[in-house]
Amino acid sequence: MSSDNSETRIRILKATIELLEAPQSKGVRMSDIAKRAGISRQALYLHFSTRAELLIETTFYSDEINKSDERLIPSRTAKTGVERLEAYVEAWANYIPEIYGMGKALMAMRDTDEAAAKAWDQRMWDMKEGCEAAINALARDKTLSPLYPPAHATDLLWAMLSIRNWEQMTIECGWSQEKYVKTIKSLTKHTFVREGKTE
Amino acid sequence: MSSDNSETRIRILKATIELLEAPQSKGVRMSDIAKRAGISRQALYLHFSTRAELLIETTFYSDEINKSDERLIPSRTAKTGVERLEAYVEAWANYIPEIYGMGKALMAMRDTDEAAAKAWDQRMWDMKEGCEAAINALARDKTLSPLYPPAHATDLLWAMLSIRNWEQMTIECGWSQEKYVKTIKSLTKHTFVREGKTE
DNA sequence: CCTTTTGCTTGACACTATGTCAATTGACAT
DNA sequence: ATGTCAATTGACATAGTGTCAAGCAAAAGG
Repeated sequence: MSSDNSETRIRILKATIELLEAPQSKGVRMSDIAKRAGISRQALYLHFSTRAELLIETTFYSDEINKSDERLIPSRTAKTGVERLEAYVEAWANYIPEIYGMGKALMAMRDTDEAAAKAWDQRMWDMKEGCEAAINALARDKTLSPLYPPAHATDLLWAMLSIRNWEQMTIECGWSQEKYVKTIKSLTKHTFVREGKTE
Repeated sequence: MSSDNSETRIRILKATIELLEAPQSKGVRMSDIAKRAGISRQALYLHFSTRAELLIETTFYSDEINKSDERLIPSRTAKTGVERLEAYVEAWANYIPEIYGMGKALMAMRDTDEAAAKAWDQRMWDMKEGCEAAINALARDKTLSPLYPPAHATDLLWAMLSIRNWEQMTIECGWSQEKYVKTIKSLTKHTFVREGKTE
């Protein structure tokens, strides 16, 4: 399965990432990936049984390369709830650009491929747990805004941090990544941290 | 063009809306639409040259039925900036469920169909003008939060009101439409209206 | 009443992309 | 030499969009 680390398999995964990360990446086809990996289209199926599986495995491989778990350490070790929220938002915000291409490809398959949809949902669900932990840390410190109960705040934070919002602000509105990070940090702080407790 | 109001054309448009609005609507095909309209698949092409064109025309037809312009009157006639923002957010929030199906179908074609993407972008751009007007009304009244310059606030409001956020909160998080409206109204007010000027 | 036009039907086909299969090749190991 | 493994090639199935030509039936118009 995903423990098969043959030469070619890695080459395919790398080729997939490169194509998905290309800015103009519209509908990456199996034949495109094969060409880039330097093998025949059919040979892809010797390693991945469907396009969806290939994309899913690619997300795992990308996590491995990016050491994505390490990014969350500052958030988990934060002392106060406010620090935790800030660290989490920053870590996630800077992670998005690296998984955006794959996310888009997987989301585009939602309608046609159940497995792809599930795989992506799973990741987003994991991310939501991070949101929940940050909100709970605020609640524990009694610094959570009284406007929203924790579960509600979690949903809202999750939505604010969605990849699609990142896409809209950076790609459609032309914001720089810095501007995005700065704004989303400010917005989440002002929305979820009780007034007067911001610092 | 869109002024051809033949019997069959209308039947096709209605069939398309019905299929797109169905909750389980996964990838509506030309043959599905034809069947529902009671004509042959090929006959669709006598009225609409491509699937993208059909979907685009369907959005126009849907606007006509929903009298979507009228929805914005309360927002345009609001006296204060705060009222205008509130009226606009409410009008748009309640409009989303009616165009969600078509939006999803058009967005799914982004990668493969340039025309579909453009048509949808145009609508979203129009909607952004409403955001801009609301923010400008706040700025004029000096009730805009000093945290964001107007252009910046416009982008942010636009993102907050995006259909994808609505989708995430209602469909994925299970919020009721009421809860969504209430929350988004509260969020936008607290974000964009200068503190102390909320009422 | 006959002819033309209009709107639709039917069947066939091109194209693109995914996925499958069988036969084959070339390298490397025993 | 023989077998095994990874990949190749060409052919084919399937799904969906879009095109084309031939035909048909009913309305329109002389």
